[in-house]
Amino acid sequence: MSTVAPFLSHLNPSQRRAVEHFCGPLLVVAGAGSGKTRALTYRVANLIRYHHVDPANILAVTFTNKAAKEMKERIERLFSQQVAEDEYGKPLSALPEREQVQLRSRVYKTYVKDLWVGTFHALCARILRFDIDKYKDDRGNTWTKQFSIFDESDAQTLVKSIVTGDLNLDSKTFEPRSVRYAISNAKNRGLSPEEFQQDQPNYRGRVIADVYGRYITKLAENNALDFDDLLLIPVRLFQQNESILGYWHHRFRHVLVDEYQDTNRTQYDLIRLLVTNGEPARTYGNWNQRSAFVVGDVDQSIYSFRAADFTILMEFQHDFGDGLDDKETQTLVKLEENYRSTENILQMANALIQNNSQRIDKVLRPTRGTGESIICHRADDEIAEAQYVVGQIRAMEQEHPDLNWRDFAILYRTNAQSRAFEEVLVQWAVPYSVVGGLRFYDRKEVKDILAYLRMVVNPCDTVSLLRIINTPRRGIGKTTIDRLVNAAQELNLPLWEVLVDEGLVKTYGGRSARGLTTFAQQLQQWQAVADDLPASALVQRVMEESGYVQDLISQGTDEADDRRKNLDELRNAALQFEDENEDAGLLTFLGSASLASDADSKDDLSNRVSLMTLHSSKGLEFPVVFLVGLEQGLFPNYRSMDDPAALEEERRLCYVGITRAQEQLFITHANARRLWGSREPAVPSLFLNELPQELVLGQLPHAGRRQRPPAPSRSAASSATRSPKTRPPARPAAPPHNWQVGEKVLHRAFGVGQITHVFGSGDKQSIAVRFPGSIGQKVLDPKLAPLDRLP
DNA sequence: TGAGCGCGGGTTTTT
DNA sequence: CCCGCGCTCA
Repeated sequence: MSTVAPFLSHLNPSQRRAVEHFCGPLLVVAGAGSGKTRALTYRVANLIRYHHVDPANILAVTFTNKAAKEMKERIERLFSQQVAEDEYGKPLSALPEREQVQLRSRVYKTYVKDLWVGTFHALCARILRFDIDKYKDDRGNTWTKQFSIFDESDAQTLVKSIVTGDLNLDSKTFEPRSVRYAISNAKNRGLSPEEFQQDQPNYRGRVIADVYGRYITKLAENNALDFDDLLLIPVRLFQQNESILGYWHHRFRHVLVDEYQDTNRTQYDLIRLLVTNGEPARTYGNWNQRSAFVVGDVDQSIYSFRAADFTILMEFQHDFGDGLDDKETQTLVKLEENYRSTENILQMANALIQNNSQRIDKVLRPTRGTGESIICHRADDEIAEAQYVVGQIRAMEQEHPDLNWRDFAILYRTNAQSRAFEEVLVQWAVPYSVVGGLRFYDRKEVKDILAYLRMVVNPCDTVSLLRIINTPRRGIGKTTIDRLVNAAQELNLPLWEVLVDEGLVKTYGGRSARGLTTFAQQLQQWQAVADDLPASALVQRVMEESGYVQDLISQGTDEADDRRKNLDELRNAALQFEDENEDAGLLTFLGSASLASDADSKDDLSNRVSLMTLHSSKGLEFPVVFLVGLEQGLFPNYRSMDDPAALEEERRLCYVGITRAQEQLFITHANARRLWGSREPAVPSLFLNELPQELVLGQLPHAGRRQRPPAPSRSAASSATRSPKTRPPARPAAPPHNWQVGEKVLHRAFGVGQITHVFGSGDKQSIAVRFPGSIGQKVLDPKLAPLDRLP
């Protein structure tokens, strides 16, 4: 037991350094396909097995629920093999079936069950189920453990009710989506409504600040949290309550974070608080029996739109680490050997990413053969592109007996692009599955039933109540609902309290009073039994007793039939959840439903071609990858083209796509593309110019280098009035300047800002500048950005 | 109170 | 081109 665990022998020296790391901070810079998941998994196993760390003292943060599940499974497998060898002297597979099952279940209980592995959101939700009742925000709002988690559409519904209902404003000028986005941004920057308002010079900004304040109050009235709160509230709670922080700090002695390049400030704050018990990171020295182990790759940072900030990773060495340079440091390991892709694919990836200025110096070193050339294909339009891709897939599948449908992936920039591919795949009867798009839990019928369940757990959840009060129809119309809502407002009660008060219902309910009372009684019955029934049983009862299923049956359409099947799926999901989780109450089931993504529910077992966005493809690999739609304005997306930092993110996205491929990579683009019905000419992506021709079979296009994309134009009129835009005259070469942190600069678009970071040097230099208000931090290339120095 | 129709807007990526 | 919302009419 105290010998080095044999599984360490499968590792290369760098991986081994990472895996054997015990106490203190460590940054693992892990290139694509370098075995970082393996390093994480093995390290957890090594901590438990070799260093005798209690699994309950380990916290591992993953980027998706699926990754969390996989990590737990891998750890279980690893231990099962070990234990089989230790106790029986033979591999697990050599044991009788029954003993295998017993052994695995024992391993699960001993080593895996008490580990905390999950996404930031899932872990925070779990912490809050313990401690949220001890939290009070600065306006005195409180929540209970039964809180609902509002997804993006719930949050927008709330925003909309504030804009159109409370403030009586036009929901077109104040689109719920963009208002919600602004609020989310403010939250992610840690601004209260008051602080946010100070930054807002104009009417619109002040209105948004007003909505923001009301939004917080309404969330609290609903006993609900949005995705941002899930992260923010633990941070604030830890800051205001030493003993709670102390508990979790003590509990999680070993903190591991995957995809560290995609953490945002709040997530960083959370990690720092947990690791240092609130002390500053730089001076923290008490690493006895404690570690912070983060893994990431700046080149794969693709979530800045969600406030992710890869400078957090770049600062790790100064922050937690010893800050020494790469040769001497003890707090940095680089994994550069790539085990996934052929050399040609890696060379292509390396060549592309070298065009970025903000990086940690790193290459992908091949360990496999040269492989096939990359194939570049130009199609006439998006239909021809799809036909080409599907044709290739069919041909390859026929020719190579070892290639299955599941070995192919089609990766695109935007979800909308899937359509053409789906049509052609259907035409040729090729099985496929689209990852992303509409989540299972976002289907109307599923959301409806979940709303019932949320009301059972958390009766203050008025957003859910309003969703189901007349679904299925029970004769409760808009006027009635308005009267009830007004009554609730005047009495300063949750809507639910009005509904269960028979006197009030008689006063305000009018002709619908009867329906209302029955509805309220039904909910109360479920509430009474909720604690004694498993989630699946409650799903079943609600589906039937609410009349929802009956309503679908009486509709008798194919669509209603589909919906009914989806509800059966929902019950199955609850059953499966009960199987997989110890504490599978209704509360935790609802939590997992709110935080599930579409990718989580996909089974890898089915043999299908995968279609997904580049974002969804992160962390996956496929023998054959089709990277499609490489056109200016589409990829890189037109919204990124004016901002050098955003363009670099698009390039990283392309890099992620390329590095998904193991054996063969296809890159396609079209001459023209249908956009909302009209056919628009397309220009090849500038990324195509950055790829080395010698690796490519077929001619890389040369156009596009200096062209702006055709801006997506809604009408002929707008495209006619669009001035033939020429590029701004090249700026005269500015004298080289040694930028300093703290310097003030004037940007033509963003105004005055202050430099917060300087990256790289000489030609490859870039700077991070913080601008006031909603602009926030921008990373700029001083050679390109319209910048002037200010004294 | 509910059904049907017409208009207008949307496509960047997601926990 | 497709979907959702809001308006109008029965």
